[in-house]
Amino acid sequence: MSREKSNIKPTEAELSLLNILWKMGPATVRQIHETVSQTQNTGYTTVLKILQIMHEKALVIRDESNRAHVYAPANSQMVTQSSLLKDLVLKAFGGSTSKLVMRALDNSTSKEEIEDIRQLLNELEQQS
Amino acid sequence: MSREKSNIKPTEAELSLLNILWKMGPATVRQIHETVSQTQNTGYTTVLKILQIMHEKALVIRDESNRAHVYAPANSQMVTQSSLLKDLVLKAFGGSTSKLVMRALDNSTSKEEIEDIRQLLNELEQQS
DNA sequence: CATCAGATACGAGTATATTCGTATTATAGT
DNA sequence: ACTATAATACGAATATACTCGTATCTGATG
Repeated sequence: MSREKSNIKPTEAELSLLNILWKMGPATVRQIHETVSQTQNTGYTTVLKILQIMHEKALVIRDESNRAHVYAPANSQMVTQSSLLKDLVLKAFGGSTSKLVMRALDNSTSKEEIEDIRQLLNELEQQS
Repeated sequence: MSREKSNIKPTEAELSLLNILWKMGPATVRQIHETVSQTQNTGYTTVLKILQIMHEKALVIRDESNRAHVYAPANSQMVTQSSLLKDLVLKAFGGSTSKLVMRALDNSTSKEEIEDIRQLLNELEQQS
């Protein structure tokens, strides 16, 4: 079983571009660069290069039918978030999701957030 | 405010050594390497070098009074876990801890884990 | 005090990530 | 078709992570 799909963990720079794509939807390098430029100081060709590398890694797909290629995430935000979480659970929490969750809640969580989570717990419990 | 304490994110190799130190307590390079060797194939000097770098980064402290230096984590496991979580929340969950928690719970959580977490929620709610 | 085992220090090679300048290619308007 | 514009492709420079071989140092023992 070689690596068919992109189970690859995106790097930090790659993840920041994915975040933009999930928010904007499919976009050209120019559009992505414009958005990036609002918060960072990154050259156009840098963004291009990272997208090309992401394409090699199958982290994004691209439509080459127009001259300006249109990039889109290969995986949903949900899938990627789950994958990153799984990785952190393994490497920093001994494989225990609940330990991670409890540590996350320890820190700083508002009352509304607590209610949201309680709600989710109820739903989860009914399912299983 | 320069970086006094080690708010530095440990790399993957560094984190794996920290995990060993949290479990074993303070240890020499030899002891650490023996433990590492049980699961990985890593040279002695590689472990040594990583520990030296971690010392430069202030991720570990070391007692040099004996010939074989004794290494110990600079930060508790709890603090490090929180720091890693905070980082992931920022980079992959738009700063929302509850989104992270809910995604983590989505995936795979047993009934006992759900109960543990509900318990914690109750305690948190009483505090605030 | 010479030697040897075992420890640290150092430096270099490899790999990956990030950055951007320059070259090349393609398209639209004249 | 020519040219200006704007896109991609490519290659190189820099930074960090990881790995390990070799050199150096230290201290215990004969």
